[in-house]
Amino acid sequence: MREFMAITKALADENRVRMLLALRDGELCVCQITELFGLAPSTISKHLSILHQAGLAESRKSGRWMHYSLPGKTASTAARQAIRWAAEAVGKDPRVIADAKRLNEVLAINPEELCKRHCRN
Amino acid sequence: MREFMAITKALADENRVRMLLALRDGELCVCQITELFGLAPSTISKHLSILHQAGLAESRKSGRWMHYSLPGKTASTAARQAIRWAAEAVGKDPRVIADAKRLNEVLAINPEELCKRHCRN
DNA sequence: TATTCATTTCGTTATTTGGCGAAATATAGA
DNA sequence: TCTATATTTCGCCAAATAACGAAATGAATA
Repeated sequence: MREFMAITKALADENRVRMLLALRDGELCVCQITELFGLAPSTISKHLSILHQAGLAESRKSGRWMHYSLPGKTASTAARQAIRWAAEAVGKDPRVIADAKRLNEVLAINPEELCKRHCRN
Repeated sequence: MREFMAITKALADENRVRMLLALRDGELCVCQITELFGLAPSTISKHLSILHQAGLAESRKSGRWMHYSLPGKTASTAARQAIRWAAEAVGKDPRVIADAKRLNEVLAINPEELCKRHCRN
């Protein structure tokens, strides 16, 4: 029950659902997600932490960068089902599609350039 | 997206998840659910309304009683998947099993007797 | 019609949650 | 070691939410 509630609470925020779907095509670092959603880095970090604690995202530290991705084999059954359900239910949502489009632009930017943008603020 | 978020928000409260699962074996009236969970009738009513608005429960009025049940063919794909997922993920949870056990006791009580209990307060 | 009563709606209160910026942490590089 | 910097943690505020009781609603019955 505890795990299930962690997952449903994690999915109960639209920004987190959008972030989860943004991870479908591969791992992203915090600054890329920050650029994509236009929220404060601390806010993004909190959201990703919630997704992570619910088992809906994996994290990988590489130097100063933290990369988040969808969980692989480590994922619990409940988490896998939740991710599949979310992708099926809102994968075609206009906002999610717009996110995917914008993500391509973000991915074209040098990550180091991105990070500087946010740290300047 | 709107429907999906309504469902995830509805599932983000443990009491509502337990109520949803309590409906698995057939419809229940508000006073039966009130007896089962020990919350105020107005609180129960609100929770059931949230489940209903998310498409996770149907309601049927019969005289003064309001019966809630899992949705039948009217259910959307997202709602059906959510209910199946919830049942699979927490169907064996100790608290849910205890609820089911207690529900049997509640079902053995005359519904009119039950309603009187709560309206006396 | 008037009353009873199951349920819902409304108003209030306490708690939780999402957001931000500042400070802390941790890692790469000078 | 010292600095720069990507991320996280912390403290705060505003908005959302769960709970209750009181009042309103609507349907059966006297």
